[in-house]
This record gives sequence, C-alpha cells and structure tokens, in this order.
Amino acid sequence: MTKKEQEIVEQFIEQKGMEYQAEGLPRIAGRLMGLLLIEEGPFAFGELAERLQVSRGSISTNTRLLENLGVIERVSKPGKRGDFFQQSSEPYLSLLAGINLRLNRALANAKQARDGLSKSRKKVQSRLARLETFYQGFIENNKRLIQSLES
Amino acid sequence: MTKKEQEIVEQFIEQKGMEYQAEGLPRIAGRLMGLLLIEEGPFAFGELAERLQVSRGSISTNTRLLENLGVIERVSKPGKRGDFFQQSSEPYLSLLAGINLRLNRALANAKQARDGLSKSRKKVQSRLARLETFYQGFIENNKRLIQSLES
DNA sequence: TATATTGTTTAGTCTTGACTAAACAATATA
DNA sequence: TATATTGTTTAGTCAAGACTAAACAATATA
Repeated sequence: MTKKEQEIVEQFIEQKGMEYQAEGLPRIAGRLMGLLLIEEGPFAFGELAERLQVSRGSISTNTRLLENLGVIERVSKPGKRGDFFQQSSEPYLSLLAGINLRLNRALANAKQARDGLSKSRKKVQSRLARLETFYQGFIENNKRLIQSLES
Repeated sequence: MTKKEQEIVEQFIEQKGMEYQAEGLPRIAGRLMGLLLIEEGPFAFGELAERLQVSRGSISTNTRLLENLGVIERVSKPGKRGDFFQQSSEPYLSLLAGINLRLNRALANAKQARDGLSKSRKKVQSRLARLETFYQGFIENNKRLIQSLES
C-alpha cells in the first residue's frame, strides 16, 4: 500500500468516526466500521485494538454494539482461537430496519396523541396528521430502498 | 383542556424530548418542538421557559438551534414587545434537506476514498461502491419525499 | 496441573456538552 | 433620564457516557 493510500485509509476511518459521533454513536464504533469497510478483513479482536490504538475493553463494547445493530458479524477461522470481525453481508438492510423501528415508535406516539386530543383542536390535529404523513412517507421510502438493495 | 388531555400533551412533549436526544440533539430542543407541535402557538419567549420549567438561557440556545435547523420560526405580534415562536410552515422539508446535506458529505467521502485506492482492491472497491449506492438511494428517496410533501 | 491467551466486566478517570444563574446589552416605557 | 423588560452571553456546575486499565472468567495449550 502506498503512502498516499495509507493516508486515504486513515482519513476515511476518522471520517466515519465523526459521522457516527454526529449520529450520537461512539466515535470508536464509527472507526471500527470504517476500518472493516476499507480494509480486507476479517480482523482479529486484538488486531482491532492495536490498529485503532484503543483498549480491548472499547473493542469489546463497540463490537457488541455494532453486532446488535447488525452491521458487523463475529466469525471464526479454522485453527484460530480468537474471534474475528467483518462487515455483515447486508449492513445497510440492518441499518434501515433499525431506522424504521425508531420511526414507527415515533409514529405511534403521534397517533396516540392525536387520538387522545379533542377533534375540535383543528390546528393541532392537522399538525399531528402532517407529522404522521411525514413519518409514513419516510418509512415507505426506507422499505422501498430495502427492497431495491435486496434484489 | 381535560386532565386526560393534559397528560397526553405532557407525555408527547417528553417523548419528543427523548426522540431528539436519541438523535444526538438536546432534550430541551425536542421538548420545544413537541410543545410547539401539540399546543396552539405562537408562544412568547418567557412562556416557553415557564411552561417547560427551564432557564431562559436554555430557551435562547435551543430556539436558535431549531431556527437554524429551519423547523421553528421567530415571529412578532403587533403591540407586543417580545419574540414569539411557532413551528415553521414546512418543518419537514428543512429536516429532510439537512439530512441530505449530511448524506451528501458522507457520499463524497466514500467517493474520494474509492477514487484514491487502487482498482485492484476488488473487495474494498465493491464495498465502497455499495456504500455509495446506499447513500444515493437514500438521498433520492428523500428528494422524492420532499417533492411529495411540497405538492 | 500450571501457564498463556482471549474476551468481558468492573471501577474509575476524563471529556463533552447540557443546563442554570447571573451579568450584560439593547430597547421600550414611564 | 431612570426604570423595566427582554433576549443573549458568560461563567460555572453537573451528569452522562466514552474510554482505559486492571481484575476476572473461561478456555486452550504446554
């Protein structure tokens, strides 16, 4: 790997770290995703810690987090003792499913509120209805994207 | 407003607070959005502080934040001195525009990385290409949603 | 069995940023 | 002009959680 390529890889990893942080996730989780994206895997547990210069505890916590999100998976290698990690086969499907889960919760909250409030509050009723329309549209779009990624 | 309705309103406001917090935004910002959604506005600056039981400093900071996001707007009332706030007319368009801004940045990062890395890294090249496809699909969906909300 | 390796958990530190109270600046009103 | 009102800014507190080091448990290997 050329020096220039190394720089690009490092930069990408850090960018992913910042992207994740902006989404309210740990920076290390983003770095992990970046690394698993941009370099040939799978990576051994210890490799990850050394490569990203973070503690093994952080690797343990954040690999678990990403596993739960469904975007990475823990695999084994014949003859090897430790765990290895790689991007899951369909990380974006899991991501979209997670987003839709949260959207559906928010949608349910809006519905519940609209339901419980007097129909005579025209302004509020219509605002809540518009909020629901927004959520529904977003959810539908995600479903469509899921379908197109599946094919 | 009945007691039951009051409860629903309070619950909705708190739910919005938690939703915003999950997105990495201040809880108070979410509470503000919830309040402006579910009760007739516009609200005076001081009213907001009292109603949500938070300091005026927090109102100042978070109304500015939400104004910058384009989801609320500051308005005046004839004969009144202070500022008033209400949901902007098209909060979801602003929201979607903001999301697409971030997605486009992430997309650009992925492209830049793929560009700079050797074409011979087949695995990595294709992973980055898939990432780009995902971002592009998401962005297109949002644009479509924007259009449908505009009409 | 003893030792090494590996991942998780725990205890504690440190940073970030949400939040408040109070000072402040600007403007309105008396 | 003096006083009151209003929103912003500043200084400081506090809490959440990201992160680490080390203890630990489990398993493999010698």
